[in-house]
Amino acid sequence: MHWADVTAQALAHKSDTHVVSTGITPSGEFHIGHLREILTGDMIARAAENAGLKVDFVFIIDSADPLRKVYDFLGPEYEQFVGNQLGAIPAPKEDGNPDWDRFKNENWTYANHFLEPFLKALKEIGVEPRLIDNLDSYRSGRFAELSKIACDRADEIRETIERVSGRELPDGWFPWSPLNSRGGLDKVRVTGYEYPLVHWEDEYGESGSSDLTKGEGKLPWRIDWPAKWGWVGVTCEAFGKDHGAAGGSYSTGREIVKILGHEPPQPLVYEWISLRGKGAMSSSAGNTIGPIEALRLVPPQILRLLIAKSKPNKAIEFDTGMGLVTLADEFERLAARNFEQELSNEDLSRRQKVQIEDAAGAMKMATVVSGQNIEATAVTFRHLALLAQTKSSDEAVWSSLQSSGVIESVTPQLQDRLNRMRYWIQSTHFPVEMRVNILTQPNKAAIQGFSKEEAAILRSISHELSTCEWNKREINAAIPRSIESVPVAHKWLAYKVAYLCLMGMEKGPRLAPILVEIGQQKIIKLLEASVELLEA
RNA sequence: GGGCCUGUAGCUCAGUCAGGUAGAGCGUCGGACUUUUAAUCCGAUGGUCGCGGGUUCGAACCCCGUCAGGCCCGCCA
Repeated sequence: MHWADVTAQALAHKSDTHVVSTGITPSGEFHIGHLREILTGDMIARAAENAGLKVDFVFIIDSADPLRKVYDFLGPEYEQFVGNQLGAIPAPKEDGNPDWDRFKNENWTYANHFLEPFLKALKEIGVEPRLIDNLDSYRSGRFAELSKIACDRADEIRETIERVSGRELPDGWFPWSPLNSRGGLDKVRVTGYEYPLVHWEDEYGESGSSDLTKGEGKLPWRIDWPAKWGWVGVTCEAFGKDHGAAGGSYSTGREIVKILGHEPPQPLVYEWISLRGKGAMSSSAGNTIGPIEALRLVPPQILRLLIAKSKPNKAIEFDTGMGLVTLADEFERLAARNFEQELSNEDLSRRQKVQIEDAAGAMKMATVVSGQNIEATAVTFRHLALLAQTKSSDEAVWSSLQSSGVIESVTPQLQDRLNRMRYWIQSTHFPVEMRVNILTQPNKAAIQGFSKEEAAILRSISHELSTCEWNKREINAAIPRSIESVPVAHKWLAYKVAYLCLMGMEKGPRLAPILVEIGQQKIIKLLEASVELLEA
């Protein structure tokens, strides 16, 4: 059974209506790691619906969280906003400094700025959760009731956090962080509490009262999370392994939520996604790839497959090079399979059956629209990468595929894939192994090791190509013709020699169309130089 | 120090919850194919299940210990 179905089954045992929640702080550029948060939730929600449950899938935007520091991508003017809430400060402009105009005129905030492109990417991936803005929720009093309980029972909450996390909270700690005189959540001390007011004093010498029904402050994270479970009614949430550790925020949250009068949600801990060869993703280290960037390279189904096929507790290495080719080709293979037919085979061992079911489950989760059928395009990534590199026009790519009988007509899906492929090829992510590369210097090592026959073939190829008309058909005929005068068993050898001398490898893509693009002169020059090496 | 996760074929991982002859894909190698889609098809190759004990008729799986990697216990989502 697919992991999402396992969780859905656990939910089904509890109730037939559920709220599956996800949450992210919009503190900077979203990256593909955040996609796991959302997609894990989405897949659980989808599986639960498939199991006949009624599901509300929500995405809580943690816009009430403060700006932690002036990140590298921010200008120095952001110093004044450190500690202020992300949904209450202006978005950065190109130069990294605050865009006051948009903030004043449209209330365009820091949180909006980073959230918007992510939501756009989500839509393309087929994820459309109900959005809950956390700052708005505070301001409109959604947290009021539970904040009151937290403040009334501050001692119990304090005891819980200290006992479960094993860390000591400072004197004067209070389960409500009021906004100070400058709108920040730090540099402020709670001096008293009479519902609904929390009295405070800040380091600027000001004092005041924070009304917790109006969002003039927020609950600290370890209480904020369980309070959200409470008022939203969350019954299931997937979260990163950082929250999941003993003493982490889930283990305190599950006790605190009971103090607040609710039950903890069904947890599911997931591992991080890292970029291959670059370690864990971190915005400040600059080693991120955003969901938007990733979508330019691969179709959404393949991105979904990446998450769907890995169990949540497995770390994923996202590889924008050869790994992407492997992943895309795996997708095509899976799309071409008929799982129902495979499962109808009675002789399957339990193990084989599980494997087929998991593959089928992963593909079900990979579709952008739930329940939609994925059709194999019959064109592998490798093949398309090759065509896209050798044909400058899309028309030429399609006619090649049509004449070889791979496709009948050009579907929007194929056009879409070709567009992404062209983007990938001109990006820095495209792997060198895939790049069509004609040698500029003769392949000395290979040529010196040539047998008598191979040497003869090389001479012959050089002759044939310099005299043939420079088009695909003639070149195609010229290469096998080059062995006619040489007594060898297989014409395969002609190709081997050609590939070694022109591309430096034993096998390769169809030569003719590439050679046409490169031009006769250059090729002849290379071959003549190679022949000279033979004489030496 | 305390805790969680991970360790199975060259690579990526299933299989561990319900113990019953070690699995898949990729890769590699061989064969087929008289224009090569780095294609396709067929076949083969491949593992002391991190290590050591214990329980059991039987352990990748349960228990104890141990090694290695990652993470958390710092308001940090």
